[in-house]
Amino acid sequence: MPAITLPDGSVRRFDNPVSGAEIAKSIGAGLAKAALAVKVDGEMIDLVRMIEKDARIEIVTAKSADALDLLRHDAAHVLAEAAKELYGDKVQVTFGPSIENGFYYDFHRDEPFTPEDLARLEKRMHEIVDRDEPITREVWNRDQAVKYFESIGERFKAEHISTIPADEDISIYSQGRFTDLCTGPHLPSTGKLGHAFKLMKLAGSYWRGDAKNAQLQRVYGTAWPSEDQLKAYLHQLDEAEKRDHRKIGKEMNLFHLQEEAVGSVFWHPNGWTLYRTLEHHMRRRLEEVGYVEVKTPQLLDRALWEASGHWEKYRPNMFIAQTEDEKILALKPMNCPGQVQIFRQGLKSYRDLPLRMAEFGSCHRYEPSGSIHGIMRVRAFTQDDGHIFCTEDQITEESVRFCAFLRSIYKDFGFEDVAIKFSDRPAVRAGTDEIWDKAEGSLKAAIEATGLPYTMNPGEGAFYGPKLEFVLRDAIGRDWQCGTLQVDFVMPERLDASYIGEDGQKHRPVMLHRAILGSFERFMGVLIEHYAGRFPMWLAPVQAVVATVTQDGDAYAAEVLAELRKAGLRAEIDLRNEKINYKVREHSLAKVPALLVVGRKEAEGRTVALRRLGGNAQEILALPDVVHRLKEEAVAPSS
RNA sequence: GCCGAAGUAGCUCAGUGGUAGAGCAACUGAUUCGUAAUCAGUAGGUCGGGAGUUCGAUCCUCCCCUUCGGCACCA
Repeated sequence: MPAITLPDGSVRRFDNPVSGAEIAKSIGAGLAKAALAVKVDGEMIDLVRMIEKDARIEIVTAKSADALDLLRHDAAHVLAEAAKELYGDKVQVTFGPSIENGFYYDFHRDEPFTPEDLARLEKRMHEIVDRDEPITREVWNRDQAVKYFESIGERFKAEHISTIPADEDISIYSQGRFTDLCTGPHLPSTGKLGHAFKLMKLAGSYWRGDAKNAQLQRVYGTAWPSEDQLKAYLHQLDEAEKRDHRKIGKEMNLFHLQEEAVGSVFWHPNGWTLYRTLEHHMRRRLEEVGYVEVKTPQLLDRALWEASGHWEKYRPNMFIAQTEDEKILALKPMNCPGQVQIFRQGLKSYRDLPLRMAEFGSCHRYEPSGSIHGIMRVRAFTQDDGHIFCTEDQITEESVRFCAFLRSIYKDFGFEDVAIKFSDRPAVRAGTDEIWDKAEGSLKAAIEATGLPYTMNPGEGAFYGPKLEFVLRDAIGRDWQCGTLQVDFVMPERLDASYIGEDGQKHRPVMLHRAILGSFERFMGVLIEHYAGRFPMWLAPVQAVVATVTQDGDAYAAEVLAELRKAGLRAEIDLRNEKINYKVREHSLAKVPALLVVGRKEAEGRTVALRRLGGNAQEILALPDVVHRLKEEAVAPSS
């Protein structure tokens, strides 16, 4: 005799176990029709499943936030059904979950899917939705299920059943002629999916996400409750594509990449100006919070990497240089062993701690070819690296200070929304369990002390210590992992770093590895996409262009340029024999924040017609006022 | 690294088993013009690299390189 509590707090009593569908019907015919699933004490289940005990329930409709997952998961199933109908035994199904913005399905098939297959699959999916096939659920006996899936040649499904915990039901869903192992829940029928979906692309993947396993073919799709939402999403994709840093990098002449230096960036004057501005800003901010800057060697003897543990774990990903004397050197993939060498020079006292050592460290890593992406993932990059050598007692305070500093830097670029992930010990690691207990414990205490929310990211720590990962959200809602803070008891031990304590004895310092931007290359890519190339004045490679209407203005324009440059602004002049329309268009496309138009009128009145990027209004200002205003705006943010 | 797709002028792209085309950019000339493309002319390519099939390959086949979309990896 379940008592069902509805979201408004009212309670309905039923004489017998009752299904979500029945409850919805008892509330109203409209709701019964709109119902997609039911949430029972927070867990979403199928409408037809019986609720036997007292529960707090919620009917899920297309309007519910949870409906999206349901919809997309069903879209994946409809895709699988379509694939089985079209290709029969030639294709085997595996998994097809709902993901952010859509879904995918991993198939095994000897022949590759083609773009034409994608069109055929999508067409068949629409037909399946129109058929409005009921989706039913059964619980099967485990052995029977294995036999069934083996008999129809679905060996991945059969294999999967053996990994399902013994106390879990083997639930089987059917729609039309398609029967599948799945935990559910699902919509009541395929018609409820609607037609607001689209297959997007083909890709490769691996069975169970492991590169050692069979290669699968993944079909990606997107699905939404309404056509309008689908359209809006596709539009958003277009917008994101326009921001692609590779495209903007080319358009704005910031950098280029070429075959002879795969994974290394050729910075052009504009891009390098931006880079230096960023570096200068970081250097200034680091000084404010008490860092000293160092520079460590590019090439270091193999022995040092063996001592640090990198050689054992990362040898295949390091660039090696060999010389006539047969010494083997490695291009540094990290800066920490080098910085420890600086720490080790001379005796350090507890009075020297915490020692905050920063380095814009150029590193090389032989990244897998398939992972390289624009300037975001490269083989030669510069970290805004730093290591804080401190005592165990100082870990918390230094971590809290670092988190505040990091957030303040992100704010300089308009990133206010920062998520934090806590990554603990990985399976393969250096150091004893006691050391890891201590390291994780102190990092946890530190993050708790900041009061900032964080989520756990189990097993993803560095081999020498646990870490916090800082993920920022850009202007169009995309997440980028950039900063990191790692607690390391291992490296000081391995590389024999020590200080003299108050007691006159030698002690091991703790190292906090930390980065804010991550790498300059990647962060510049993020900035380009975040700002869509329309950098704020303080970052813009060219801050202002003086453009003349006719030659009458040339002499005065030169004066304006000189004033701007005297004020420290990065300004250019455009005296070409072109129409002002042409110049406006060109400098707008080049995303120059300020365009100063001067013609006869301005020359006579010693004024400037200021046009800001993104607007089409002009403002006539006296020359000193324009210079003053732009100069103010070009000041880098400070804490 | 794995699966799939692509590579043609500086850029964006079209095209064909008979040694290539457009627009923009560049260059030359004309135009001196008031806020997102003035007009005309000229020049520009070993069609990613190598091998093969063919009388003949940019096109067909194979190998390699690079890029793109994912996967895997990311100290």
